[in-house]
Amino acid sequence: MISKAVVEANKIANQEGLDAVRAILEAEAPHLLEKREKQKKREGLPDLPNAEKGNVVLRFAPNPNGPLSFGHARGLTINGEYAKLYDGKLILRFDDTDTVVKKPLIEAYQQIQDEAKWLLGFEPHKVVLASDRMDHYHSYAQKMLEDGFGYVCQCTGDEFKEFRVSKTECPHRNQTPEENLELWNKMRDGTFKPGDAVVRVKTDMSLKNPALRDWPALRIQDTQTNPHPRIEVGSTWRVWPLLDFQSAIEDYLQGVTHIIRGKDLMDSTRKQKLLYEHFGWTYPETLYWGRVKVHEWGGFSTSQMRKDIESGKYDGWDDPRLPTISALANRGITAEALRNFWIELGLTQKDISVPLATLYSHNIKVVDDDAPRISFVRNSHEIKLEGEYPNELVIPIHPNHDLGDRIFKLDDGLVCIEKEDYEKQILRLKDFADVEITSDLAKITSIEKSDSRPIVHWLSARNANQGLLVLPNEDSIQFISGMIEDNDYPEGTFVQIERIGYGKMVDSTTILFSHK
RNA sequence: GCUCGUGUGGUGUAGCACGGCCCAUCAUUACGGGUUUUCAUCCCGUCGACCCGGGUUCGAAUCCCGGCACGAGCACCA
Repeated sequence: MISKAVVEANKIANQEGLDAVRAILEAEAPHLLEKREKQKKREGLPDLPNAEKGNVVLRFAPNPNGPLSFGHARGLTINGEYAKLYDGKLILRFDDTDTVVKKPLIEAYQQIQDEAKWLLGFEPHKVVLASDRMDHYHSYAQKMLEDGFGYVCQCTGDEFKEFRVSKTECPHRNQTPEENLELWNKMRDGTFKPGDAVVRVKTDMSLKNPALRDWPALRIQDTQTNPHPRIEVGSTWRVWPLLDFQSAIEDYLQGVTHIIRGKDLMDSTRKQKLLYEHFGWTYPETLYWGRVKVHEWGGFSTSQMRKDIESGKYDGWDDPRLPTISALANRGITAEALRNFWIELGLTQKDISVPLATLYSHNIKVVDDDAPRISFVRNSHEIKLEGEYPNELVIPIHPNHDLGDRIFKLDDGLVCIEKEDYEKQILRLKDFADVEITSDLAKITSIEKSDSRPIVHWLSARNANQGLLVLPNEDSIQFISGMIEDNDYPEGTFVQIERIGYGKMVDSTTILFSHK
């Protein structure tokens, strides 16, 4: 019955188009058309769930143990973009609560703020330093002990691990609030040393997910030998919150409405939700992204980069071989390209691996219209012109946009071309003349383009200087010498190197190669 | 081991909550062509995918079940 009707409907659709079917339906059963139109192609980022325009608070929370890296740019871009989309607020929060394993780098606080502004195109609406907020974390920890949903645990890590695996409660779990408060004071006054005790959140030791069982919220750090690098904090505190606790409390205090983070933090969400239940708070909406690898890059960790910079393997955080924001910016990748790149990847929870070519193509779109053309002759070979030709040439700086002219002086008749082109012998010097080369003489056979011989870039010797093209590779940096066109581009100008690619002027004779 | 998550062309991504104009979108890469006095830009075209196996249904990328693969968490790191 149904199949018959469907077959018939499909037949009508095929013969007369879908509108015919729609018309029939409208006449006979209009309610069937109520069904929502299928979602069409989506532009940009998906809608934020439960988001009210003007009432959205987001945060980006890096550890300032180094400047921002490529991956951080995702967090900044996505959170920042949503803040813009919803007229919301973006908080930049420094999660600087580890003074031992991931010690903050004092310069990073300012650098990260500068980089954030550069990337976002606006300044975060608020900056919060976790290390300034210690009294809040302590008072909530104390409340947790007073209200009996936290306890001071004196198990060693290994001991507790056994309890966690066997789903049994540890002996400290049933201490009274008074006992816990007493132990808490011993943590704070220095009676206990690092490792002697931690504060745990009481969840349930029989929870299916082992990661959630009575998770640790605060621990002791020896801030005498490892003071916090901010002098105003220094050795003031012994008891420091762990990320899950600190972040949970701070999100509550700041009124964060949406958390967008990596999916490696999914269990953090679950832990924090349990804590929020204890406090009677409502947890923010949470979204996740998956892991991103870049084909061309291996694994870089902030701490490893830091070591390699200190040992001299890299010149600094902006060494062009490094996957940091400053290195990318240094190589001429624009903030807009970086943002577009991350927005295109969107918010999927898939673990992906992307080629840098994708980022470069975004960059070209942003940059090509304004990139002056410049000639760089690798493996330069000098030849002498023979025949009739003008004294100088006026060539536009950009072929499609008016960026002014460059002038090639030809009075001495000496020009440089690449060795590789020299060997082709029959050439057209771009914007100039057809030549035939025998030994080191280039005979001009025509000023007008006369055939389809190869067109090559070249320089008049009078307008050329000894130059360097710097090519960062994975591990090394390659220096290609050659002749570079006379120019007065300021340092940092992004140029298109004719027939070679794009790069950035380091000084008037050095170009840092960016990408093809 | 336990727990959680993810599988759409070479690489990303849309579509999946509510099955049907989906023989599957867009971008990128590669290749080919056009414009261009750059191997650039721009334009056009071609190749190319629903993890596997069952099930439900007239109809499954979309729903259900079972595999498989990959990733992450189980830190006194963030």
